[in-house]
Amino acid sequence: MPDRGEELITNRLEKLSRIKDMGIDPYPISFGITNTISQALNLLDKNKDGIDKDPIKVVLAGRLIRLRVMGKASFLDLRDGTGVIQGYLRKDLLHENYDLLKELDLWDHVGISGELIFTQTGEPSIKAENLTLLSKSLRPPPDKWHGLKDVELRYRQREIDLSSNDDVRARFIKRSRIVSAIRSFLDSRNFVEVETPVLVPVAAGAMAKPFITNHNALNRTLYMRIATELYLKRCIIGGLDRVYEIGRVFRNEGIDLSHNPEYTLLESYQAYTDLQGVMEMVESMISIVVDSVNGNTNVDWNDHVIDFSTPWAKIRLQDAIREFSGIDLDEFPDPSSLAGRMREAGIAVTQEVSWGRLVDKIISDKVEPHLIQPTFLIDYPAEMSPLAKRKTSDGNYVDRFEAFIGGMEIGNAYSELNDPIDQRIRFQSQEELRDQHADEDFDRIDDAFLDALEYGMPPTGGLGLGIDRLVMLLTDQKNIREVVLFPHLSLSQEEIFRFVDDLITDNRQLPMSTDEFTEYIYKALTEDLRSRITKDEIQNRVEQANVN
RNA sequence: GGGCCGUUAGCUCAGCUUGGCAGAGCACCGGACUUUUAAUCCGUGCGUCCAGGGUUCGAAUCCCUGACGGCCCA
Repeated sequence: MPDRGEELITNRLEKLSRIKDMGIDPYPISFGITNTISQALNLLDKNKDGIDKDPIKVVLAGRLIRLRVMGKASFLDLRDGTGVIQGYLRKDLLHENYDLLKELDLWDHVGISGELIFTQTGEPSIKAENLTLLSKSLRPPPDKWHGLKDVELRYRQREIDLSSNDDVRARFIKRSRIVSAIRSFLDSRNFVEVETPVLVPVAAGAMAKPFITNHNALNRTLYMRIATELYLKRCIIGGLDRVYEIGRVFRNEGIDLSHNPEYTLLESYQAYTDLQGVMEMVESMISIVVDSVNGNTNVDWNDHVIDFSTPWAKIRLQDAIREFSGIDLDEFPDPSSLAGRMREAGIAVTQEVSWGRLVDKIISDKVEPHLIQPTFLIDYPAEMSPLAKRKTSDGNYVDRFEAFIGGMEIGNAYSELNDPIDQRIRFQSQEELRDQHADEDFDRIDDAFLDALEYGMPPTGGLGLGIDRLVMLLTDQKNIREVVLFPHLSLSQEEIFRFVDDLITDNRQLPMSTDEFTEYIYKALTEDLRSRITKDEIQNRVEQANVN
């Protein structure tokens, strides 16, 4: 017996076949429209008062989202990427073309040619003279009023989410506008947009675990980039004085509300400037971007109003830590004393970790949550910042800021280290830290970069800016998955069952008892899959397969 | 890593406290309808109640384990 979902699809397939019998191509190659729906609505609106003006004839197309069929006159709502318009269809105008109506379903795409009119109730409409099927939809859409609510389905089948939830579609359009505004700002400052390798021999330029892959022809292990920093600096060394890249970076780490394993990072590098210059640029860029996509620089976010107008607050990191945690970093220069002081302050410190990681922990636990309004923390410890130039006043600290908004780290910038000898030392000390703290992530030595640096890099200000998080702030979202079109999720139970069922079907002719066969299937699964299904469940599916 | 919540028809959700034939709306199917707009009216059909195990005469409901997702904490 078919389930309900299959029956709904069958209904649509039967209509498809009747449509073909009528001699109609349900998936025609092309259809010429004269206007978008919003253009049509504007035309009609401008003509509102003109009583004796000529009729406006247009050809429109879109997805059928609502359908009100009556015996001899019907209404439907048509939506394209720009808006929704009502179609008014009369049998006495359409004749046999009207019969197509009963073979249509919600989410079919149709084209309508006709005259733009207001109905008796004042609804802007297109009075159809011709109705054309442009694409038959075979699967039932979600509830036309409530849309798709199930969060998991929304992420796994974003196309349904986009089509049935207007706010979701609007959010991703806004994301695109934000990225465009950033590009246009940087272009106006004479930056050159470049593209550097995603597959890299060394995953350097940040402290993160990389994804590992393999190039067959080169017979070589490659990594997915964790940052674009070192290649962009090589562009600076080569004389591209202002470069940026907006691209995906990949970090093989956990997923939470503000972390997706692949995310979009803007990195920019500008020769002959320093941290101060970058700070000015970031304030200016983000406030201009916010103003251009939002209309002003105040944004509602998570029960706060964030004011992006310049200038932003600037606080020394040590001062911020002292203010929010009561800890004075200068008094605790080594990991064990700092860890002890942190425990007093109620920060859970489990094992022996590096000093830099401890400072990072204080920031994320005690400082970050308070930084709702745009704030630069400046002057970071050198240990946490192997690519930044040391401060002339204190060599233990570097010329670096991190920008925080909405309690999240948004950006990270340095006066870039261009002393090749110091850079080599700083990379080596990262390697030493890695030896001492095996489970932590440190930066890696990139010899090609070090060689490049020895040719001479001008004084440079560099920036990394998390685009996804910026979009979260400007679209009032707390979950990064709401601003990433296709976020990563675990295998669903359905996918696991389907995989196991396929395995059973492929091997069912093997001469074994049910118990042996269950054991065989279990052993054939990867460790990853074994942890998600029990032997009982497998046996059940084996028995079911035997019955059928 | 810990805690809490959710998973029932294609979709949105009741039902679970107190175990006793599996429910509603939308969508679908049949009929009526020439200005409707979440169209309306009449009628029909639709289920692996997330999975596995247990308790029970009997489990969507109670117990245990697990998966996925959400939220909170570390």
